[in-house]
Amino acid sequence: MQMKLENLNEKQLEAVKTTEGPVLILAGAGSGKTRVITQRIAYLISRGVPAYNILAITFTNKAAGEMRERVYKLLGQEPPKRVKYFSRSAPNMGTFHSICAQILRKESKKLGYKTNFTIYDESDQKAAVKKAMENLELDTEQFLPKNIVYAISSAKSELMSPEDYSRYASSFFQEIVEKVYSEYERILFDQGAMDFDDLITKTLLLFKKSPETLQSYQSYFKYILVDEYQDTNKAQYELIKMLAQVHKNICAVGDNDQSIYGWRGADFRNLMKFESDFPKTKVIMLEENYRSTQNILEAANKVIRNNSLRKDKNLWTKGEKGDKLIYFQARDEKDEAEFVVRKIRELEKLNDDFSNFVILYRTNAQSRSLEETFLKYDLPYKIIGGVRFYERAEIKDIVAYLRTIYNPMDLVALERIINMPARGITEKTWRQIVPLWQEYLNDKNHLKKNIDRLKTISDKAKKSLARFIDLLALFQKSVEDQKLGELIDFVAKGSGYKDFLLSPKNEDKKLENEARWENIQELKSVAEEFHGMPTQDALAAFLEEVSLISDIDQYDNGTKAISLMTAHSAKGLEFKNVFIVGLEENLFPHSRSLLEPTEMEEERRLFYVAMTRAKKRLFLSSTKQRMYFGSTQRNLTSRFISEIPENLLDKEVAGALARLKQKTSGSGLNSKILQNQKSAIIDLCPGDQVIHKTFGEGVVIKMEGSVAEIAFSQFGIKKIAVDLAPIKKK
DNA sequence: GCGCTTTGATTTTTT
DNA sequence: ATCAAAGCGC
Repeated sequence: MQMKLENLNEKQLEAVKTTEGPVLILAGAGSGKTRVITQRIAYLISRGVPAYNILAITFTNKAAGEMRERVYKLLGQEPPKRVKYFSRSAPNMGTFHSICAQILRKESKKLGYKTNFTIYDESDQKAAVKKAMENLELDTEQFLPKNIVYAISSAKSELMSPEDYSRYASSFFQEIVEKVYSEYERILFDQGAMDFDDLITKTLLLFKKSPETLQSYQSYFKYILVDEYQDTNKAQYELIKMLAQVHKNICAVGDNDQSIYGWRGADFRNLMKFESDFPKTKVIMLEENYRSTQNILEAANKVIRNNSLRKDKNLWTKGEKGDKLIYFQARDEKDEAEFVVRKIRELEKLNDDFSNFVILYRTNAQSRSLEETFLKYDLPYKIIGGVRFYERAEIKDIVAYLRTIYNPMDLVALERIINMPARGITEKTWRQIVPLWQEYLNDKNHLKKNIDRLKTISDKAKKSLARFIDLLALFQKSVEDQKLGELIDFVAKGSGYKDFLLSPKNEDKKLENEARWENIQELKSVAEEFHGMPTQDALAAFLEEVSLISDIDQYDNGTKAISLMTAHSAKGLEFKNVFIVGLEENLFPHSRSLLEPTEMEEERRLFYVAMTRAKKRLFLSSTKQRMYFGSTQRNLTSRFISEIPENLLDKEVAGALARLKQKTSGSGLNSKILQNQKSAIIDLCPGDQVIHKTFGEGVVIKMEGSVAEIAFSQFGIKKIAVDLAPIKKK
């Protein structure tokens, strides 16, 4: 097989060609990392390594898909179609979770799982935790299931079993977690379910329990590559160490400045530890940046240098200096959105079509004002993330039906659908049949008889239950002779869900329900992509994809629209023009990070990631006040702005002049134009930072006529007559 | 027992 | 401001 190694600098070429032994590639932002990884894989194949001996782990499924396409393009071949499990013809590419799910799909019997296991997402986990707490008679109000889910997940990613946890637990809350954790584990096992963390930890457990299994995968995955290594957690790290132990052909690629998933257990020190874990590691630094202009790069370098927990490196580019970064301070989030629109229109007129723009924000909630403004000016946009498709109630309902068909022990799914649409099975009834449900696997008729004998259930409910059991059996039977898409139709109709949505009794909800039905059709069309395999396999693969997919995976850069997404979602992407909005203290950096230096550094890395997405132009903005939770919040400008050298930044302050005109023409309510001693015009708004001769620094909270309420850092809140007081704007 | 209204929480980021 | 879970009347 032939391939050409194209456009590689010396370091990159070395990274591609060093195929044997441990390699650590420290790849700065925009250093051509993807090019290196794909060429490396293609190079291996071209040198005769069978594709299936290669395991490449990426951060998203989307990245894996793209990688696959690029590798085959380099090899001059068509990428293989959707492949079932580990195929002989293609390199294995996927996220940790999807790779592990595939291993477990084949091997879970060795761990004692009775049935096809189901993957629990966060809301399923919450339901299971709630159930565990009820079993233990713990108050779900005092200890929120959400927090316990988080604690359990952290424990799992640190490879702490319930027993380990009991040794570690010291606080009252942790003692509660300890109890819930073991009960939760029992519930999940009984229900044939695994949560996200289990996918990794159970694979590890499998390898520990069964050395032959480990051995077979070790010899299968002869060449291992892990992208975004700085975002691996302890469990993932152990897994990799185990798999690579024999051949030691392990290539880790990462950048500790881009570690932004510490909150979910990622530990960028794994990157630093690599060299000691794998002796004789070849370290290759990629520091030449091919993405951004000098100005953008320099600004980003200066910002990230404020972090103490890092290994210094020097990203550089041969590229042009480029425009200065632009910073705009807006009045509020509407004004901020208008600024974004204004800039996009200017640039769009020149040459850049809409796909060259991305707006990055810290929290999904910030997308709303942007969305409204884009609608107002009729600009095409797409929001990545936010309310996810697979989290919509109707989708979860239909998926819950499929899950129950696939694994009838999945009680979280069963509970969701047993009375949806309403069929007269109440909470009380449900509680009583749960202990009997196990019999479903052995003998459905026995289950029915036992239910029939229960005295505490009404005849109506009994009949309803019997009908439901028959319905489920009918669905299961149809897996044998229907395609997955047809099955979804059959389920929607047979369960009464379709009628429930489309029956005309809900006249005012008609449109909403029709949209829901459309979503189900959309789900069906996704399912149809799996028609190449037997329905039982298709069902498994489909459910797996549904539970592991993220929204960025669906991001399609083909359509010409402005992208809106969180800074987290933007990792790995690049755009000609990048806007980072909401650069305010409490928002970006987020309020929850203010007290913890390590978290503050993670915020800074996140900002660094956001900045380095930009190829040509970078726009930064903040607001003086914004609506948050229905009330007005006033924040200081983000510290990150002040970390950018002045000479790289063009400041566009929200037109004091424009406001001056507005306010003097009679409409000024919250603002006062005045003259201070130096007879400079100051225009004070809530959010402005001021300096008072006596009280020092402060922030304007409220304006009433010429009286300002100012919060001083040293002296608390004072009311000040602004036209008399010795005060000036900072 | 069902479906609607009210309440209460909720928002950092996601596999 | 918005959305999901709990309460209340039919």
